[in-house]
Amino acid sequence: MDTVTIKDIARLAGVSCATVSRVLNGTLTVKPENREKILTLCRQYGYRRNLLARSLSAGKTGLIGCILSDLDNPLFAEMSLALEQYARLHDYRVLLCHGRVEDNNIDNLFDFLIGHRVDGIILASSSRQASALIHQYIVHVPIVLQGSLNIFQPDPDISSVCVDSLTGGRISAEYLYQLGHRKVAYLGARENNYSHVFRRKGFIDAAQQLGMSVRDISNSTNSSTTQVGYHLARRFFFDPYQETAIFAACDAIALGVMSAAKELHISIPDDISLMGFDNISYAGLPNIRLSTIDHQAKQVAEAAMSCLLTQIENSKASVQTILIPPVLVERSTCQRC
Amino acid sequence: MDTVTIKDIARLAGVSCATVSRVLNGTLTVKPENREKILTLCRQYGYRRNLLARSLSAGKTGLIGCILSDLDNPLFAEMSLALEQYARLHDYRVLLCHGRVEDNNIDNLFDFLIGHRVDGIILASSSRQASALIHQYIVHVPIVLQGSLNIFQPDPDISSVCVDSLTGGRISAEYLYQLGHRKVAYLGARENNYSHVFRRKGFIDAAQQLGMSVRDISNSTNSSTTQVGYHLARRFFFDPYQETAIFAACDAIALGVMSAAKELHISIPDDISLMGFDNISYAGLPNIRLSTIDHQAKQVAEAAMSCLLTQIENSKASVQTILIPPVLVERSTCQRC
DNA sequence: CTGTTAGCGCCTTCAA
DNA sequence: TTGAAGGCGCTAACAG
Repeated sequence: MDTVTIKDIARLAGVSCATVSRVLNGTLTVKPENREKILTLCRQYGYRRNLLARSLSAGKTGLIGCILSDLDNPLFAEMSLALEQYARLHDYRVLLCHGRVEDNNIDNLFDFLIGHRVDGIILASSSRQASALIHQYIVHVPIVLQGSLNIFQPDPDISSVCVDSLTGGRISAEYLYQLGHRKVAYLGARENNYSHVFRRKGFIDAAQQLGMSVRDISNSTNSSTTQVGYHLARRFFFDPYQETAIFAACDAIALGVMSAAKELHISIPDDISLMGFDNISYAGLPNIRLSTIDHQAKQVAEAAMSCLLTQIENSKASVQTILIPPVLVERSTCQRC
Repeated sequence: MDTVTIKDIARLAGVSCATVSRVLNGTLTVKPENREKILTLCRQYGYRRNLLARSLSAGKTGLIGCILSDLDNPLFAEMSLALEQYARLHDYRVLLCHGRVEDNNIDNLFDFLIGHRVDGIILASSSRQASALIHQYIVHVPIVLQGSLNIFQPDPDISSVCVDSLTGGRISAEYLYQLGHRKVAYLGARENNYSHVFRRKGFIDAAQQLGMSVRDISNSTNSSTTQVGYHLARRFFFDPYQETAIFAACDAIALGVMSAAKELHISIPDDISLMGFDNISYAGLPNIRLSTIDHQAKQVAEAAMSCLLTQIENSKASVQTILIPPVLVERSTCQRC
């Protein structure tokens, strides 16, 4: 492919590269006549700056690497959109990457991003391993965690932004209590996932305070898919149970619960109520109408990006831990009992 | 942030940059002793190659730009995953970008990608404007369209990969015919979208051949969301209708139809049957169970990427037009009538 | 097996 | 207002 460089344009215009560079960068000290000539030439020859060379020389790329674990989860799709839009507003571009902290090739991804000299990285994860990973790379590039750290043992070196899981759990407990539920189950927490763990803690603490009993059914796999929810729920429904409501660790899990219930002719909410967490777009679909807790994905993403950008632009900006309050979404899967 | 370069390593190891470069690139002609020393030093100092410099010097980046219009559509999420995995298998990395052909800042995106010297671009779109856009940029970088061109007036310069919409439409018509439907509606085609238009054509041609009547309800907005489907369906249901089945231009539209039907107490499939197109993950959800035509997203994505990579590696590779056969997915929204 | 040199395309002093 | 020169970090060709 033809590749016209700044040198070509300079030659064509009868000036030096420096002058071309000046008009490209909007430096005003160029004779208008030359400026026009150069601009025309650029258009005419389809010249476009080599951003690699530019970044190399400038020492910055204007690129933010965003690592998301599951683009097929609508929650992450929503987040990626918000991250991108916010970044563009501030003249950064986003490099969207699939990748989960537990992958054994996650190092490749960081190497790629750092190798490309991204100006910063957003890591969307609530895995327990996230903080170790961040420590490993934060000496090379600013990183903000979009997800939960261990809030009871805060890490003084890592900035993070997350929905407030503790509060979310409490809201859910209070809502179910108020509907008359006294025996409930928390289904699907992965021990490795701080968000799950804190949602559960918030839920259980509040429940016990209100005098509700909570049965804890955790998820020993390493993913939170509808499939997993389905299997956990089947096992739950298989034995006799007295719980009148289930709080699922996330909406995907809740969808699996619905699936299992339907198969076993258990009606939701007539036979048992169900709450999710996240408010993914699936949840609002006709015939689903899952009651849930909104993750505030857009706000979380914007806060995370904003936090990262200040770190980039002011390297001694202080470490922050931001919690965004979640919001109850009442739909049709919870009933008075 | 500390940035250790090849020069630092060279100095530390007491060799020249060339030697360091050699071990980094696996050139074997380096004294094992030096190789070890260098490798250790690299690890020790957390050295990582500057990929900008490398690409600049090499004249290639190993990057593929992928432009998708809707990452929140599960279909595109699926495609993006497949694109990425296939590319990685062949030692390329993917730059995932949101962007639709109709956006007035789509040029920015191409400029960004070309400026970063991606080795190729996949444009996922079926818009009528796509081919003009591609013509504008294909002089700078190989581009493959993942989506439909005007198949009746093939463009000799553009390679494209797409699910076979004509066949998909026909399959749908035959399926509905075989279930006894004789009056059907095609709902939601956007005139600007070749996929929609050809799905419709395949559907209508086959239907007429079978002696079915088809009512065409097109979508005059510029997006195919559940919202839009909802509104189109409300209008459809508002007046008396004799159709016993609806074929929606895509699953998202179909979901909107379900939503409207539910609201109006019209039962699907008891009162009217419904078919979608795409088989997005929503479609298989419990309580949705939409009958549809599978888009073969993974195959399409892999074929598109494969086609692009051959163009990149062999600049005189011939232009290709690949059609992937779609597959009927029977679920619960179509009934014998 | 290794060092020197030149160059990838751009930007930024420094002089003029 | 402009040009020359040097450098960003890496690779490749050519000597040795």
